[in-house]
Order: sequence, then structure tokens, then C-alpha cells
Amino acid sequence: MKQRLIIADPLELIAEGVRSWLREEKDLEVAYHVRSGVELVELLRRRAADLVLLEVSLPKMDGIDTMRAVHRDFPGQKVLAFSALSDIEYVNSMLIEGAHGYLVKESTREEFLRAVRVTLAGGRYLSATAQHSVEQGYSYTEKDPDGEYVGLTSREREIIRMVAQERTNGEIAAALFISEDTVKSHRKNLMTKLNVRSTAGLVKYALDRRWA
Amino acid sequence: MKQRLIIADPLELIAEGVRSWLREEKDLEVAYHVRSGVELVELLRRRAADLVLLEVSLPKMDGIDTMRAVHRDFPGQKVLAFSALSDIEYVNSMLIEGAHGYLVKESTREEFLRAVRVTLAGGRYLSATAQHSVEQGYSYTEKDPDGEYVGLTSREREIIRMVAQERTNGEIAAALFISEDTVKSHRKNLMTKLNVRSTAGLVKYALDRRWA
DNA sequence: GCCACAATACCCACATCTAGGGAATCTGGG
DNA sequence: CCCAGATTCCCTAGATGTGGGTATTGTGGC
Repeated sequence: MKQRLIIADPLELIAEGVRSWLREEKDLEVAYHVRSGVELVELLRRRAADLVLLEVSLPKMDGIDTMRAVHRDFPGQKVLAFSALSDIEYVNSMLIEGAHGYLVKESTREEFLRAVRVTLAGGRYLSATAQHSVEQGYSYTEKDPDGEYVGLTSREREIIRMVAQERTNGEIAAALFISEDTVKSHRKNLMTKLNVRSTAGLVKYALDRRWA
Repeated sequence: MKQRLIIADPLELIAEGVRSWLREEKDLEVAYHVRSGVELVELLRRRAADLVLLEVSLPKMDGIDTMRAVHRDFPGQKVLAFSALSDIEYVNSMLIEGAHGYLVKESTREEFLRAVRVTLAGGRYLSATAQHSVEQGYSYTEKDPDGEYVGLTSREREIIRMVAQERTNGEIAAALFISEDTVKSHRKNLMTKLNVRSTAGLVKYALDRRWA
């Protein structure tokens, strides 16, 4: 009779914490724990669950990509984003990709349970800091006034990852068999899309998503 | 009769997970949970514990600084570093500052319990990945052949934080009322000490420690 | 008092990145 | 087929960072 949750998070300890928080709840239980986005998609093919708790920072295929895949392949699946990060990029991206809410890991047990129940009931739960991020809006609203989500192409992600790995444009160009000018173009586009003004901003973006 | 642990970690969920892992252990319990290094030091002034589990990534005063403070003010205190990070810088730094072991958060309950008990018994526990990092040694061994720990001064940390915040040398200079040349000097020293060759490396270092 | 070191500042030379612009090719969807 | 977008490449020019130096001042420890 219990509502079944899937925890998608690289750490067993996090799953254990959630299990512990749910131990005395009669209506909720952790049915599965997966450690990556790939595992999650594979599991959903075989098993159903009422709610997925999805960490945004996952190795390789990050939470945003995973969210997109889940939303595409399992349109009705309820997903609550669950992360330590509350920056606008992640919150907005997850919501746009179909997450039903965004819960920060700093939350207490009470907030956690409320968020899970609200989401299961079909509502939208946002932690205060996530809500704040959404209200602030993208910091680069000037450059993108319609507020539309600006995604990165796979090539751009490839480039930004290598930038975060301390490689120069020349090295990236050599590794990808393209000209240095092309790499520069990609960096230019990346900086515009992400509204950062230096290498530091690109590195931060990539590292927050664990791409490097 | 139980051995008492203090969990120093920003997330309540982590503390809950540890409590859950210890629930059926007759000889271990979580006595306190603190969310920052400052809180930890304050608590230790008032209460004793057999072991501190110390996260390396803490806001403001990071785990390394906290470790140093604890080691200085409470020399006999047993501390087990407990983090998701296993890079050589953190592992070595924590051990040099006096940690009795280094446990990665990816560990299973079994490894966790083993690490805690080994440390309480006076032994040194290192997770496999941490052990690996130590064996690899600093990547900049050539530049620092005696393998001595290279710490950053407070001014250098101030600089590296601002670099990670996407500020240019000129902006940092203006903010700190020093010349741009001085900022360059600090960056130069930072890059040598940390053995990185670009802004990206500095940003990574700062972000891993949650300084930005 | 001396030594080590942090913090400050400057020199030169070179490497790399940033910021505009434009444009050709290819691919997938409507 | 046509269009939008991704990817590729080029140009100019200036800003910024990197990598060697050297040097002065102040502070704290021995």
C-alpha cells in the first residue's frame, strides 16, 4: 500500500538517510536506490515507482540530461529534483525538463516529507532557496529577454568540459581535430549562453555539473 | 557505554544516514551533529566525544582549517575525515593537519563501520581511493621534491576565491586596494604552489573547497 | 639582532583569451 | 525543398593572463 520512491544519487549514505527519514512513515518507502542516470532509466524500464528523487549532480549523464530522458521515455513519471545546488541554472533547467519540484538537500526531515507528499499529490514543491532562484530569474535576462531556456549542444559541452580540464584552445583544437578558431567560436557562444565573462565562469558551470 | 561520535557536515541528511547506519551497533552512537567548522570548535569546548567525522567541504572555514584548529586546541581528539572528495590535496592536507584517517562518502556501511572502529582503536584508516591518492603523491613532486605540504596564505586564499568569482586581476586589485601587479604575483605563487597552469586550475581548486 | 616569510610592487616578454564581425557546410524537421 | 540550427573557419584588435626576474617593507619567531 505504500507509495514507492526511487532514490537516484551516487551516495549510498544519502539513500540510507532518506530510508531512515521514512522509516516511521506508513505511506512511504524507498523501493530502489540507483547511483546514476543510466541506472535510473534502465530501472524504470523494468520497475514502476510513484516518485523519483533525482540528484542534479550525477557522474557522466547529469541530472538534467537524465530528467530529459525520463520525461521523454516515461512521460507520466513524477520526479522531484533533490540536490545541494540551488542555482537558477539547475532549478530552471530541471523544471523545464519536466521535474515536478526542486528540493534542496539542506532541508529538514519535515520539509523533505512535505515536499515528497506535495509532489505525490500532484503539486509542485520548491524549496525556499530554489524558489528564490526562480524569482530572480536568469541573470542574463538582458541578453535573452524571452527567458527561454538556453541549452548547450553536445559539442559545446565537449568544449566546456575540456576548458574545465585546464586545456588551452590549442590543445582542445588538436584533441578534437578542429581549428583553434572553431574552439574560440564555441567558447564565445558558451560565454554568451551562460552569461559568464571569463574562463572562471565556464569552469564553474562545468564543475557544478561534475563534467570535469 | 557507547562510544560517542560528532558528525561535522552541512547536511542533516548525512547525519541521519550515519545515525541509521549506527542504529543497531551496540558500541557506537551519534552524540552531536554540527553544520560547520566553527560550530564544531565551539562544541568541543563544551562537550567531549570519542571521534569526530569531519567533512572536508564546509562553508567558510573549510575542513582543513577546521582540522588544524581542532588539532591545535584539542590535541588528543580523534578525527576521521569524511568526504566525497578523494584528491591528493585534500587527503594529504587533512592527514598532515592531524586527521587519523580518510573515509570517502561513497563507502558502504561495512567500510564505514570498519573505518570508525579502526580509528577509535587508534589505527589509521584510508579508503582505497584515498590510499591511491597518497601513493600517487603530489602531482607536482618535481617542483617540490621534499613532498612538503604547501599551504596557502590567507591573502592567497582571498585572491583565489575572487578569481573563482570571475573577477579580473584589475577588479581584484581595486577591491583589495592593492596594485594589479601584486595580484599577478599572488596568482603566480598560487599556480606554482598548486601546480596548475591556468585560471581553470585555480577555479577548480577553489570550487572543490567551496570557497567561491 | 637575524632569519624566514608574507605582502607588496615593478620589469620585460610572450601566450592566451575576449569581442566584434562575417561566412560556408551540413543535417534534421516541417 | 527550405529553413533553423549546429559546426566549422576566418579576420581584426585589444584585453588579460602567464612566466621569468628582482626588490622593499613589516612581522613574528628564535
